[in-house]
Amino acid sequence: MDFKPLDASSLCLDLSVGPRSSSSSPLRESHKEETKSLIKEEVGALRAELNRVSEENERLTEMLQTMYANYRSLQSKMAELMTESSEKRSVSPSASASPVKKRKSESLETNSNIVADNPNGMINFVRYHTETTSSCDSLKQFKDDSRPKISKVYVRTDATDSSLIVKDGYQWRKYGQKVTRDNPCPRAYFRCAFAPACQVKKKVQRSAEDQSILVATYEGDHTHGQPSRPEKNNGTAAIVPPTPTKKKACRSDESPEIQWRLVEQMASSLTKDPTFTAALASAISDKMLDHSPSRS
DNA sequence: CGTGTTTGACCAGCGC
DNA sequence: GCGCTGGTCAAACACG
Repeated sequence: MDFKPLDASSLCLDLSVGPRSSSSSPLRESHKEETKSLIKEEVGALRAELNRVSEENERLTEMLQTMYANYRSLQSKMAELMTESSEKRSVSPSASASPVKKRKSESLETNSNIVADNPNGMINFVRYHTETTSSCDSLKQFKDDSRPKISKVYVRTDATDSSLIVKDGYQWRKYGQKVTRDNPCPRAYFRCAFAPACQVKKKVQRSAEDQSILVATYEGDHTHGQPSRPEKNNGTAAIVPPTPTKKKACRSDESPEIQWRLVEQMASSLTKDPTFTAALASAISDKMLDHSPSRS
């Protein structure tokens, strides 16, 4: 994304005020001069403010670019680690599948998606590792491919909505619900209903910390294609399907163009958001009023 | 009547 | 072995 700083010099203001009359009395002339100087002052203040905002804009742009650079370097490091771990696995057969007890598998979740639906219905998601207490731990996670792949999806929904429905384009059949010890909200259990042979399971539970967030945990691979695209946010939820990706937890393979496009999408979603633009406009006008000469 | 959901019962893993 | 807990089953129920 290219945050072009605003150019104050490009700002054109029509300084003409009031009706243009050819008649001019000494009194009127002095009043005119007074108004002109007032407006000049105001324009000066506005230009100064605009310059300040432009500088801030530049600073923020730089910050964003630095952040993006850091993000990219972290991504490449992660990719390196993943390659190393897969190489190690291929060397040492001892790391191969060993039956893991059912409950232990839960604490070894591999990757997750954060999904946040914004008011525009745009879906933003970030893939990350949940249980990355140490790099060793995360490496261990990738070593064991015997377990069904597990991914987590966080979906922001209406906190008052008690349904545990996560619309991800797949058909699910609910087969159980349970209240768990660590969370007062019940956990719902779903199986993929699209194909009888498909063994994918999904658990959906509200987050204990923030009940407006639904946590959907997917287990296993779909043995069929996606029957329909995920629905846009209609007030309940919108998610990205798990599309389990072995050893591809980072998206370093994506081109910078795609990365920029994502950032652009986020920015455009912000600017399209009436709440955001209204808040921005009011903040700017407040600033301007603060700097402008007192008006009665 | 068929299909999907609800919910109490049951089973198995785990820690003590 | 026992109790706790998460996961699953299946009968009952609701709905179109």
